[in-house]
Amino acid sequence: MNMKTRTRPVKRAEGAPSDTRERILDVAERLFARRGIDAVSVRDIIRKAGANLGAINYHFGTKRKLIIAVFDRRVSPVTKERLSALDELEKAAGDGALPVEGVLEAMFRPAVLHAMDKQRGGAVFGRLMARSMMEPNPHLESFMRGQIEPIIRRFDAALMRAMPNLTLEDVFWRMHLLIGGLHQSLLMLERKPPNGIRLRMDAESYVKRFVAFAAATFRAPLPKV
Amino acid sequence: MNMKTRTRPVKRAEGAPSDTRERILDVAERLFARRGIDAVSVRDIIRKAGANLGAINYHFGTKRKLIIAVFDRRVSPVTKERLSALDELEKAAGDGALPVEGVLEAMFRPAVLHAMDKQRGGAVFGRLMARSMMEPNPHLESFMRGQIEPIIRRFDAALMRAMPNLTLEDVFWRMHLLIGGLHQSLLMLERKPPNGIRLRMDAESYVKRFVAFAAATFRAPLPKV
DNA sequence: CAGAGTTTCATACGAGTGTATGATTCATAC
DNA sequence: GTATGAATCATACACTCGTATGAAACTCTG
Repeated sequence: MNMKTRTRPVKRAEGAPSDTRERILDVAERLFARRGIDAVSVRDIIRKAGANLGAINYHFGTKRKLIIAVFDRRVSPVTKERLSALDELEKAAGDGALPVEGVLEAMFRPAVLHAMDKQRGGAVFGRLMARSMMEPNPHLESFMRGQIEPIIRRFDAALMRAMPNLTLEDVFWRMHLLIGGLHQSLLMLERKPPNGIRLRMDAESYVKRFVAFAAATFRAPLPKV
Repeated sequence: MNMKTRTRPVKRAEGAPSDTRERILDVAERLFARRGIDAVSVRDIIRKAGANLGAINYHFGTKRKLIIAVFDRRVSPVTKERLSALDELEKAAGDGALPVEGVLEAMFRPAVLHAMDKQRGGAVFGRLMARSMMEPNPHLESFMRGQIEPIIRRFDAALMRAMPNLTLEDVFWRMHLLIGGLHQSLLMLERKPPNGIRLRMDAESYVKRFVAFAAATFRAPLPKV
């Protein structure tokens, strides 16, 4: 019943990429992104991963835990990068002013880079992120809340410091607009656009573009509620 | 096999609101919005609607058709209102300039009003819309594409006319950012916000606020790709 | 080589799924 | 009052679902 304590001796040496566990995570991630979590059965996953049904039970215990594992692998690094980028920015600023663009870049650069990096799941991650906020799965939702809430809290504070004329409600609202916009645009990147529109660009340009957009959003004077 | 031709004689008089069919649609909508489409079984629906399993087959034929019916009931009116609002605006403008705010209002006012109108499903519609764009269900996706694409096409054209300095790519990209932001913010309206943030406001204020935000988005000079 | 521990495998179970069917009830029209 | 068609109902079918289990196959340690 307990087991699975990661005391696995050596086996597969160190950075062996093709463990069954890892293959399952990769396949599950791709399928979740494409079809949505509920529409993917554990049997779909193990079939594409060339594994056995028992492998799910053995490596993850239950489907719910597998889901969390899939998301955790991608989201946690982004969360860490965001926080450490903000840490650095605040240290550099000292008691002086905090640059809006800097804060927004700390927020959005990690997500965009991960979403456009083929090595780390690439566009799949974009879809996954976009969906994760909307997914009805209660366990996943609470996991995502746990990830995003500290982020939102710290960045809201930073943005209020950067733009002292905005209220917390202002910042909170605009922040969520931006997050929604980011997800939608990431989602769009891999769909073929209509007409003859060409949107493909490198990650760095995309970051610059989105941050400029985000800054404009924050500087825009909106009617009071 | 064919039947179901809406030649039902009189019965239930005219505007009888409590037809089984309508009750099923209402319940299905609420459950879809709360738990997601795949997580809701037809048995869940008929149980809450106080109907029989056969009613689904009789009124809708299949679950897929029921899903489309649920979405169609809410989305089609919004689509129509958007197009007619733009029609009017263009007629009023004649050969003159097209006001950016006007176009954006034609785009977003119908959605916001429906999403904040308790009579028409209220917040449920907001969640439904937000999810519908992300839902993996292929049939629903193609239905939604059919609804949104003519809209996007016409509004892109109108916005290019309103802002001649923007390219089609510019307009297309910003439009999608706004749609994502709208959905995310509608989704947010019914979650309890953290801290002590109060976001509740009347629909009209929300429209004004969002349109102002959208206009700022379109006026913002972004780095070229 | 022997042995222990990790990992895979085939298979089973019960519950829940969408859909189909044929009988039954009901309201209306003649 | 009876015939007609719409609407509701109980029930059945063939699958698929997540999870569990116990035996087999591995891989390394000593």
